[in-house]
Amino acid sequence: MKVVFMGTSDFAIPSLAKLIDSQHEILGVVTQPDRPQGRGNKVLFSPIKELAAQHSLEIYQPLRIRDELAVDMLRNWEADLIVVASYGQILPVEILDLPRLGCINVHASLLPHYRGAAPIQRAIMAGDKVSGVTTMFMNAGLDTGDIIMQRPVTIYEDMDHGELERVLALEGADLLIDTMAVLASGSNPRKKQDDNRKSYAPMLKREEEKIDWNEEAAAIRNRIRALSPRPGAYTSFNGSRFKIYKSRLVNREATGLAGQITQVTKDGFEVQTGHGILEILEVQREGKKRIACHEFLKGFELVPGDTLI
RNA sequence: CGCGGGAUGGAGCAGUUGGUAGCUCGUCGGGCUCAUAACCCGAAGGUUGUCGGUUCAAGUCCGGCUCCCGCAA
Repeated sequence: MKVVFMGTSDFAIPSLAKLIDSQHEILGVVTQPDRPQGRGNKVLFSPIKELAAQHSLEIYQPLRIRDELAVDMLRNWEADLIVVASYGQILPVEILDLPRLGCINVHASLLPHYRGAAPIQRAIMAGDKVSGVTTMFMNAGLDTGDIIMQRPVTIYEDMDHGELERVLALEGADLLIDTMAVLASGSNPRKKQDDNRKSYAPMLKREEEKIDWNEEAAAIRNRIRALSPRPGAYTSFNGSRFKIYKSRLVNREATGLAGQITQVTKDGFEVQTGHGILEILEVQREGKKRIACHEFLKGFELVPGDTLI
């Protein structure tokens, strides 16, 4: 098939990579424009642009995909199919209607659960045990299209966002190739989403990155997992910011103020939460590198009674 | 040039008003112990990121460069 690939972030990488290795012809790759970002506001390319460039694929980076110019560009490619994976812009119906076989999307959840921008983080934050990937025909709504194929993925207790994203991205890539094979064969399986079971996964807000020690230990741990390795859940001590990347539930009762350090252990230190104790295992201070807690404690004195806010 | 922090023995850090480096851990050797991630004794290990400048003297002051990181977008 002749396809156009639209994607931006890391999640889309395995999908594009598999597509490149496949028999399908990639007419072009659409990704978000290069923007100044990060420290020093340097202009960085999206991961997808990097990969596309390595394979000398035609790259298109419209500021607004809704603009006539962008729609014309896509029309001229005359793709059989448009594949979208974490692209970052809403496609107008004019584009959705262009390809002969439609526009399909690889989404990192078992739809209709977690429609929206942050399905992976939301699933971990909720403490879910199962996630998955879905391919669907896109329509005008937000992740409301008919489902083509789905595949569940187990969320293990110790997985953080980065690890789950990696697994889902790989599964998503496989599912994409399988889906395309089915579509290429001429069949057109589609199942309507059950709107009664829908849920949404909005982007994470800044304030959600701050740890509230009054929450219960398991919830805090899930937040830490959902935000690791980026951007990282944080707390503060003596006015400076500490990011926490890894923690462990401690099976012990204790009473104390939420946020108070109850004891320093071999692997890190334990903190009292609203309910239960959480052992902190990996941290990062402002200006410093991310390190295991036992390393951190060699050069930073922390004693029981100290309080994180 | 968006704001800011950092680069010191293997690791994490300290280093005062400039006078040739210290702590915790680890490593090695020895001791104690039924035993140990515990304890005791001892040892090795650093041209203080890099280049240049000021000075009798710089980890410590000044400037360039490289790399790492927090914030903001």
